[in-house]
Amino acid sequence: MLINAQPNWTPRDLDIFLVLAETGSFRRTAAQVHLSQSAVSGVIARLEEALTTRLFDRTTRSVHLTAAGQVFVEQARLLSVQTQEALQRVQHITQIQSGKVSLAALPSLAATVVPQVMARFAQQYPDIELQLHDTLSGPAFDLVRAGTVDFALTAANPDYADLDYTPLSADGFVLLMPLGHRLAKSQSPLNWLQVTELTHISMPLPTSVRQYANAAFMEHRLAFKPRYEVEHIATIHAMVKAGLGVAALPELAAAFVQQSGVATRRLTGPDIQRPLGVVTRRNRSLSPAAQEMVRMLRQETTALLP
Amino acid sequence: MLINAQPNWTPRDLDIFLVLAETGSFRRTAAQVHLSQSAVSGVIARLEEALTTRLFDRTTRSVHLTAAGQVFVEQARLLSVQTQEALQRVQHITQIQSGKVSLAALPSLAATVVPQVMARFAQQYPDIELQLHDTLSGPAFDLVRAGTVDFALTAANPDYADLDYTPLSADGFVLLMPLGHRLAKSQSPLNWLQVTELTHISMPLPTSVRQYANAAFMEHRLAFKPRYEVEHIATIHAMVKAGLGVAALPELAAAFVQQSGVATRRLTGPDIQRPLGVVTRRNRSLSPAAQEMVRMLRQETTALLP
DNA sequence: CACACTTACGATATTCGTAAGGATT
DNA sequence: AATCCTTACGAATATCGTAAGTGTG
Repeated sequence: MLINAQPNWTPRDLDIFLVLAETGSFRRTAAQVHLSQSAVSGVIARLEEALTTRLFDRTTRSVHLTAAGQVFVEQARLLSVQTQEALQRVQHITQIQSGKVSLAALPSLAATVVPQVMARFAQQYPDIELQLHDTLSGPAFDLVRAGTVDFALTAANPDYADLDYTPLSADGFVLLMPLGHRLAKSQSPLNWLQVTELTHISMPLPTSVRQYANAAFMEHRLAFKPRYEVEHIATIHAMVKAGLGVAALPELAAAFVQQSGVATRRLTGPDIQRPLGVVTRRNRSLSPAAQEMVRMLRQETTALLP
Repeated sequence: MLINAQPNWTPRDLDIFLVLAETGSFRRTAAQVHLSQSAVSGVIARLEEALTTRLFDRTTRSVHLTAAGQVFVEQARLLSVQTQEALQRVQHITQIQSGKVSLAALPSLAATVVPQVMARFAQQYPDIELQLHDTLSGPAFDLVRAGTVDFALTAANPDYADLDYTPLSADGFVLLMPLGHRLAKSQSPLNWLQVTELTHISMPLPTSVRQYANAAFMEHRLAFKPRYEVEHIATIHAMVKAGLGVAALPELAAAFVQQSGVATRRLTGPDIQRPLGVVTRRNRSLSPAAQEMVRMLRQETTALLP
């Protein structure tokens, strides 16, 4: 492909050349680069061979650049700088000081924990670009496959051959109620059977929130038929607060709204647990920045749970 | 001085890395760069060691760049281009396609042969910068010592320990006369004795033209006392043409004015020869461009002489 | 089980340092 | 004679290719 015959010098050789150009002495150069005099002589000889030109006029008394040598000094300086730059850029990436993290997350997470974590991440690593895709599981997997996102935050192991799943945590469900609600008087866990007759607000059928709520009702051979169906957690919160009904939500999603004007109680019997995990491309490493983001997500989601 | 530890990869290693990044296959890369598969594996392993980072995620089935690898691809491309650029620049210099030639020349030459040669040189090597210093011998040597000029064109071997002298040619003297002059009727050589009583126009005492004319008169125990003393050959020409007198000039200097309105005859007895040579710094190579300029000067000065 | 990369290992080539040689001041 | 670079040569190191090992699909 590249017909260009590349030379076989190393950046170190160029450095030695530059030192010699400055000192004008093989002996001093040798001392400076911790080599024998003859080794320096050899390095220069090989450079001159590669360029098929003398780089220095040398007698025992003096070492001076030739015209070609002067040109090569400029070039070697550029190459030396460029080499250091290359090393730095790679270091930067591995030390999470530059780069980009993009992830997909379920609506219930994208509206709650994820922004929280992203804010913390952005504060700690201000030069990392962040991207969040708010999608359901299905499209999220495609984004991972296509490499559009580094990883996806999902509720279930997709178990595809080309994707890896790493569990992060799991959260149970809570019931969100208006402050004055009759069930809001106690703090103890509720049984799902106690809430089947209430007016429910939930999310659309394809969402995991709705799927897991359905499953809980199914345990009691009941169908879950929410009165209201809205797409955003924030809307649910507002509606509950306004007294339009109650909502069965995963603990993590609820944690970010429960502080204002609503009450929550744990739901058990059955103790539905929504698993939370990270989906990545199989056999592909996450960038260090993405790894750090996953670490933060694990930390945050487990910290908020009992 | 440079505390920077430079890596020990070669431009060739970077090329192999780039090929692997493109092909995504060690096997195909090996074929393309004419190496064994294991050698390619080794090259990449060494690069990764130098960067202390994995550059590729590899299974037996796939080879993909990591985030660090993607960054390094950009850097390696820049380095590859920069390396080729360095090679080219040095080639350019050695092939006289770029660079600069600066020289010092005696007034009598700087006004005659030298511009002629410079014009020819400039036509053949349009990208070479040219500089001409019009000075007497003394200052010319200093310009050579200081490296301000590549070489000086002088009339005598300075015989300094730090300067080299290379003879180019030598030119005899001719008498320049108005066309109707009584001595202009013949073409045969004149004897210096035949011109001692004429009205002479010459150059100032420190010039080589004047020194050599003085020497010729001295051979006959006579003092050379020109009636007019001017600094420029062109002025001498104009004055001779106007009939104000005659001028004893070196053949080369005369050659560039004799075509219009004046006659010339060779001067012998004694046959004064002004040597012409190139003065350079001892133990310093001339740039290829300067060498070429010297070659042209030798060619031109010898071609014009018998 | 077929294919692709990694690792092991012996052969070759390169690089290094010591020491002798040659040139300049 | 002293100083500095080059060359010679043996030792250490690095690189390459063959071939066996390992993991993936």
